[in-house]
Amino acid sequence: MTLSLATWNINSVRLRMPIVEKFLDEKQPDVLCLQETKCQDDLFPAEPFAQRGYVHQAIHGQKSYNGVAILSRLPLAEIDSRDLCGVGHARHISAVFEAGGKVIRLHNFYVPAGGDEPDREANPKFGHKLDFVEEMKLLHSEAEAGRSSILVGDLNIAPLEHDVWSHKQLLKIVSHTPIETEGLTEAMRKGNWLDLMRQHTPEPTKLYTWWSYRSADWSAADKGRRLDHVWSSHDLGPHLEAIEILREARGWDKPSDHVPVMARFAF
DNA sequence: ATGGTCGCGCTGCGA
Repeated sequence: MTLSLATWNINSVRLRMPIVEKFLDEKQPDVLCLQETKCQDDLFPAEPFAQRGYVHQAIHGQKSYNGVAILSRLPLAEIDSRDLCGVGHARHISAVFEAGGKVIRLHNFYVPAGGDEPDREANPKFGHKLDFVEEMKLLHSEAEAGRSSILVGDLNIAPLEHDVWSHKQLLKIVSHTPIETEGLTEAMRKGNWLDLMRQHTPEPTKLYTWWSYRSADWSAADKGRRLDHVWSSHDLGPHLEAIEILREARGWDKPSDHVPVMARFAF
């Protein structure tokens, strides 16, 4: 049996429904995790997902900003959202499902972008980002006995040299500063998480999941960053069959600035 | 080259 799972920062789920439907019809993931849904739960477009078989829905939204959701063809249990940093932002949701004889805890995160200035004194949004990552260090992939874990989402940090178009030019740019990349690496190490995208495609191959809107020709310039991630507990590593970054989605009509990342497991 | 483009929801804020 197989499991396919996708993560996508959608930058407004309501505006993006035409391309979300196109993606689901073409790729048919079992589970889809969305970030930046930017809508309250009572305005979430639940029906088009349900019509495609995604009848199990865990949504945690807020007006205008943030918002995360898990849309699933597999039953979801123990749905839970955490308020990291205690500021009331909708940036996390988790649920438990079964696949391949395993019970899997799935975490879906939207880490704060952190503003422009990489200085926590001058820029409180950067401090919030660092504090958020600090809390993520407490999340262990083996936190629940007998259960596997998957952590996905827009983590807004490109941790490795080849996760950005120019390591040197981005060292002082928020998303690739040493304090952020070391923080994310430490969260991965402390929680004993596997970076499945890099297990499948090691460095020095460049991997990007985001290209700025502020670029005339995003594809030719190709100044991307790997901000979206798929992590798992170590027991799932041998079951990973493929990772696919759907680069073409950046060129679809009215695109998000992020593209879907898919992971396929075989059991 | 230090700009540029989005989305929300109606004014600037966040990305």
